[in-house]
Amino acid sequence: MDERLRIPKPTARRLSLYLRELEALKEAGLVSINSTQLGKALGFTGAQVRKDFATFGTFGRPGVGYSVFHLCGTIKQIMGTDRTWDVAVVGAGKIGLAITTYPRFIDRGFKVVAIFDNNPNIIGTTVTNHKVRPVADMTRIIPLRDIRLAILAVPVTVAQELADRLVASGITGILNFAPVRLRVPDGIGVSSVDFSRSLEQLALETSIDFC
Amino acid sequence: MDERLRIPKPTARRLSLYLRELEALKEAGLVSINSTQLGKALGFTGAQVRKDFATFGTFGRPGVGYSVFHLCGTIKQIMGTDRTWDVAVVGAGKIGLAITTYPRFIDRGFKVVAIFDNNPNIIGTTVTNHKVRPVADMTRIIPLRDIRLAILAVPVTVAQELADRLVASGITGILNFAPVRLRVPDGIGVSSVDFSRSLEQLALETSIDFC
DNA sequence: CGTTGTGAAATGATTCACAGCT
DNA sequence: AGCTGTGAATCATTTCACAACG
Repeated sequence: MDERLRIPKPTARRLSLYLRELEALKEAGLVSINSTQLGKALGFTGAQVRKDFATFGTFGRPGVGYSVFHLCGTIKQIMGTDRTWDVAVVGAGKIGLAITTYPRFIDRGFKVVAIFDNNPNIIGTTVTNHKVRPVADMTRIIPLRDIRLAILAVPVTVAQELADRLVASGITGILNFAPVRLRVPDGIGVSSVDFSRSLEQLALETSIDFC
Repeated sequence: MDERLRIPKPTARRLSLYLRELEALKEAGLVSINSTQLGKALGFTGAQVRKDFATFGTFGRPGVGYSVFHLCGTIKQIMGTDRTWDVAVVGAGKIGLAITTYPRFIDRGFKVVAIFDNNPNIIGTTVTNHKVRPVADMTRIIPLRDIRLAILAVPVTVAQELADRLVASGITGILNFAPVRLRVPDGIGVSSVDFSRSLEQLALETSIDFC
């Protein structure tokens, strides 16, 4: 369908911000928006917005701006969130549970469909309609349901081992909450959330003048 | 003490990764490390590592490498985590509670010392020794305890308003979990964690070849 | 020797500025 | 008139390559 698409990393990171803003504008009934306005709402310049959009096609109407509806659709399609992704959660500790019940996933195109843990006291309990299953079941369930994305919320010590097993089961993207750099094969995506690192960035900004 | 320090943003982001790795190496008893090894462990080139360290001084010994101990100390000092930062948590929902009890903060230089919420059913309950207080108390407690960092884990609809109140109370850095861009005055740091965005990045990487 | 520290070169991203479309 | 799309210019970051050093 699309030939060969190369999106610079910074542009890729901004895409979800554009989408978030555009969905809000659509909700508010706005039909079209120009690059300057959209940029101002997100803290970018108009030129930045236009360059970003130009990487994946030509949409704007000179003198008018961009169709909010069309842009939403196109960005969702590029990000792959025009469909719903099934997600597996590994680790039913506090973070795993909080994320499993996170209410904003579903209208953004993600649906938690399975939860795994190794703690015998937790296995079998129910979280939002899903029985917590032993991690040993991962290898069976993930290919069976053709799950591609996983959320890894386990202790640092076992994170790499479980990541390996996820990849072996067919997962192509891991959202990692353990403060460790996961080694994964080429073609597998990892996106990490490290609460301590985030706080450290704040401490640094507060300590040094300009970063 | 230091004259005027300018750290490029990408370097700043890598600093906490260096620290994490170096602490592990120190723990393992390693005395010195060279830029190539350290880089390999984190996925950077040796030149990158040396340039990064060069932004804040001259440490390495040609022919030998860097003192793990010295480097840890220096990076911590620059990041401001050679002391412990008191942190306030706003929002005692699932995410707020998970983060309040997150066990890895303390040895990274952060300590949750107060929790606020507005839900009458939650106010007064106890989480890890801390009574959940009404948000109205923020304005009093934060200056009183001289708290600089806050974790904001509240619904999108009230995030901006609470951010304003945090800033007014003297907070200089906010770790934001709400999927919204917070508007804050110059000099106030914001670092955001958006679970949906993180998953979207993975979906995008899985959909497109190279980002 | 092996490894740092650093100018110089290469790459990458952002901003400028304006021709051209509606 | 107003705003897009985009080459050209600027700015930032990374990589190269090597002299200097312990």
